[in-house]
Amino acid sequence: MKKSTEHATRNPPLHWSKQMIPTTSIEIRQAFLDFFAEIHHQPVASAPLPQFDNPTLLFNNAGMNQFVDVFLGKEKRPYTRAASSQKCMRVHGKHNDLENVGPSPGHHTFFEMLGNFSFGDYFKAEAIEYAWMFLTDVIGLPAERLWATVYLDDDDAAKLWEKYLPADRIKRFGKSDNYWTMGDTGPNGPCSELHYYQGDLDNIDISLLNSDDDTDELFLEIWNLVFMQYDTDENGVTTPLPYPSIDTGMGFERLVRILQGGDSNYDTDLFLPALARVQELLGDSDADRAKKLVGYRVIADHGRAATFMIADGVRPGSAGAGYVLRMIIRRAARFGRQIGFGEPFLAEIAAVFIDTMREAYPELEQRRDHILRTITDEEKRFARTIEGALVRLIEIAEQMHLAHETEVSGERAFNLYATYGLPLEITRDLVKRWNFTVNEAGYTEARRLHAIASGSGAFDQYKTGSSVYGDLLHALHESGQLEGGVDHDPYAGARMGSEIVGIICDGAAVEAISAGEKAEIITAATPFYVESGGEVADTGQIVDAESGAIFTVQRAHRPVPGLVAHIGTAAGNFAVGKEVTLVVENGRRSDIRCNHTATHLLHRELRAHLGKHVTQQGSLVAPDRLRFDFSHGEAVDKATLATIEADINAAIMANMPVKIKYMGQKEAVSAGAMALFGEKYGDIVRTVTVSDGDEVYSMELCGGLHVAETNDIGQFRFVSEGSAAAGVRRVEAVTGRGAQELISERLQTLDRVAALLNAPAAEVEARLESLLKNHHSLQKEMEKARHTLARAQFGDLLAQMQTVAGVPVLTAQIEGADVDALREMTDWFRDKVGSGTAVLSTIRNGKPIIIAAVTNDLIKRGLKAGDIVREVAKIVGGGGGGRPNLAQAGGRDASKLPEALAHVAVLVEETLGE
RNA sequence: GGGGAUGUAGCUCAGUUGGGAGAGCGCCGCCCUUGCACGGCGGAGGUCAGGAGUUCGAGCCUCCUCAUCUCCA
Repeated sequence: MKKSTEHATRNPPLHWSKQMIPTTSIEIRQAFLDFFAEIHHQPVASAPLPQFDNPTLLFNNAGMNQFVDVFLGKEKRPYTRAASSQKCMRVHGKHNDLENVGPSPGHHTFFEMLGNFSFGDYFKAEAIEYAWMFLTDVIGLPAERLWATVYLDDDDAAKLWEKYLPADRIKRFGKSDNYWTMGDTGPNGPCSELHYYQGDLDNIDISLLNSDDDTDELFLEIWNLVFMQYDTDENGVTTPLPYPSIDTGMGFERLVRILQGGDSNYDTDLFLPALARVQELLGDSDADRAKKLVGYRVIADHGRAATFMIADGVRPGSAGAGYVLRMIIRRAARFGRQIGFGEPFLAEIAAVFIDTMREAYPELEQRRDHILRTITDEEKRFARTIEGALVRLIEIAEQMHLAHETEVSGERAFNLYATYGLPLEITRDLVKRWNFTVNEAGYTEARRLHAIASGSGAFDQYKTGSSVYGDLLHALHESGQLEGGVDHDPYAGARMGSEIVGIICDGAAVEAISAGEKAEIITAATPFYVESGGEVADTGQIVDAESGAIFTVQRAHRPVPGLVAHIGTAAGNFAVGKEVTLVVENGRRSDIRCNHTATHLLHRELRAHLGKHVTQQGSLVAPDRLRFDFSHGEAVDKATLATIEADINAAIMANMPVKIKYMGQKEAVSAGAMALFGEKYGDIVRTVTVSDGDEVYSMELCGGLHVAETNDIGQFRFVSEGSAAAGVRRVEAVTGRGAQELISERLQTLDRVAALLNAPAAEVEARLESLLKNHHSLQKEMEKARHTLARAQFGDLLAQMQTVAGVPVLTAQIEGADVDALREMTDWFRDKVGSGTAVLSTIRNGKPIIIAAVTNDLIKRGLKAGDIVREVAKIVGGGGGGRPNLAQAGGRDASKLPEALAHVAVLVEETLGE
């Protein structure tokens, strides 16, 4: 069956009223959300793409990701029904579609997933009913083309479908098709899929349903309804969920394709504008474009993925999400190169997506400049990388040419890729000009070995995982000792009474510990701050008032969500069940407060002075200093840094109050709060506002500890500015007590220097300058004097010259000379005598140094400076070597130097005699 | 987290069994020139990424650390 001619029959005209049925992608997305809103679903905004708290998942890859804790009963939301259009990426791990993107009509790196969710509200019957209503009524798919699949023994679902579909269009499948799991662990349950048949209705081959052989995509799976019922833990134990729930997922691009009647997802208004832009930029004819189909698609898909990733705060890098982004941009650039782009072009494509999708995803427009610049920067970096690798490739080609080889070994080709970043496709393309080929089997093998070598390192790290903590938390849940997890409140105060509910020692849960043991204590409640948002954890003590035992807390951490553990050392005995008092070290905490609020002021001033492209990339808030990484392309010069510092200090002196407020996330963001990427925010967020009356100076979403008013910070001083990574600058600063110490230390140093220079502090600089100048000219003079002296000494030495075996031999020990002086003298010697040998020595730091020189004519007769020096050095307990005309040696025993020099004549006699 | 590569003057880089730290460009001064992105002469500028080790001696060998590039997990 040929696709092009089948167009009409595969997607027959819809018989519903045109006005009612959404046609553009924007309308379709909105229709989905509106439909579910009407039946009491809360429309929920898409979570950001990057996943930060899940180490096995870099990106959200399904609509339900942001609801996992809700399904598991760990998190409560004010609604029990929700609907969303979720941004997703599948390029990594279990779902890796990257190689399919381009050739395949329906695979993407980035895609949107429409979903409706029930958290213990409705179950199978409504899920099926709603899906049916949406597909047939709202978007008007012809019912006769819809098929349902259910899990083998799911009679309920099959029965429910019979309300809408004839029994022969409801099929049963096994685990791989109709049982849904998130991974080895987590919620799971049977599922039911809706398929859309787009072939000839009179001639249906049912075997193609859910089959890999369905290459013409006659059956398209469009919607998966998951009946979530179970939860599987780390040990493989499956328990029923607190309440059965619904999770559905429908690939948006595919749905749009069906409604718009295209052959592929690219034949939709989602991609066509971008593809047209590519064509326009290249000046391709339609025939050209058809020929370069794969390249066009890769560019469109990857351009879109990169746009969304960057909008959600991902930056190209060499690890994690950043690496995926870079790989995608580079893959697009590579295909672009192949179909005729020379200069960076991908930003042009990204701009099209920003324009066409900004309505649904306003973050695209907000970060437009940043997105475009990031993409272009990465393309340029890639071009530089390739250029560098090219030099290597040419070297290799030259070697191969000499060796009469014509096949680049797989190892070499892979090395070019792994080390220098030159992709195989480009290598292959480049070596064609020398008529070389690449051993691709070898390349694949080398890549396999590399992947194994890289993965093995990570494994150990992973194993030590969180099972001890997870088990403990689970046990505490079961026994009812902890309901929602440890009651963690660092904001209320520095003291709190609580009960010890768990102790971990040497990687295992124990009942008690005694004095001197290192352990982790878990209490039902704690005031200790846990490292988060760059702010380091509190230190302090856990005190047993009854026995007087003290546990010194070095750090509090959260190994698994819901559990806070205090790491430290016991002085006295502690046991599970004891009532204790937790005391945070308050002085240290107030230093941290100063630094944290100062970080917000810094962030604000950096943006004010350098531009809105400045965003936080990383942050450390410690008691003694603060460190702040931010996106900025170039070094911040000293003058700007000084102005920023001055403005921050002005803000401190203005003594603005710092207010903490909890509010809805949307409300906070619309009020202008800076939301940091990398943080997961719930619906209610904590905001920190520094405000001077009406005008908001700084507002950020932040869970950290802050001062009450800016004057508490005292003062702010930068201590360093430098680079943290490509495109990221790092500054370090001190505040309050730290700044005070720094300044007084600096002033004391200045005073000491002034005293040394015997000048007032204000004149130190001028004084030092003239001293340095003076020092410099003195050095010059010394050098000159040394030179004249050496000349004079050398003149005297010539008188001591002996003649051995008919050639002039000069040996001498010269006081006060250094190696350079000796070498210089041997040069003079060769100039002066034309033929002969000189062996000069001196003593530096109590050790003898010997330099020997031999003129070229004597080298031909077998006398080599290296040989002389080696023999002679033995006498002074050392060794040496060098070239035949000039050699150098050192030794240990200076007293033997005369003996060593005397030996020179013997050596010359031995070599040149007869 | 792991593998590979790189780190030498302001910039781009040489530096060959371990034995004189260099070139080109840029900068400063002088000469030549009506003028110069011409030419000539002279000069300044280096913790050879940092640390430890081996050695009489390390830019070069060994180990550790850091940074950059790159691939993988």
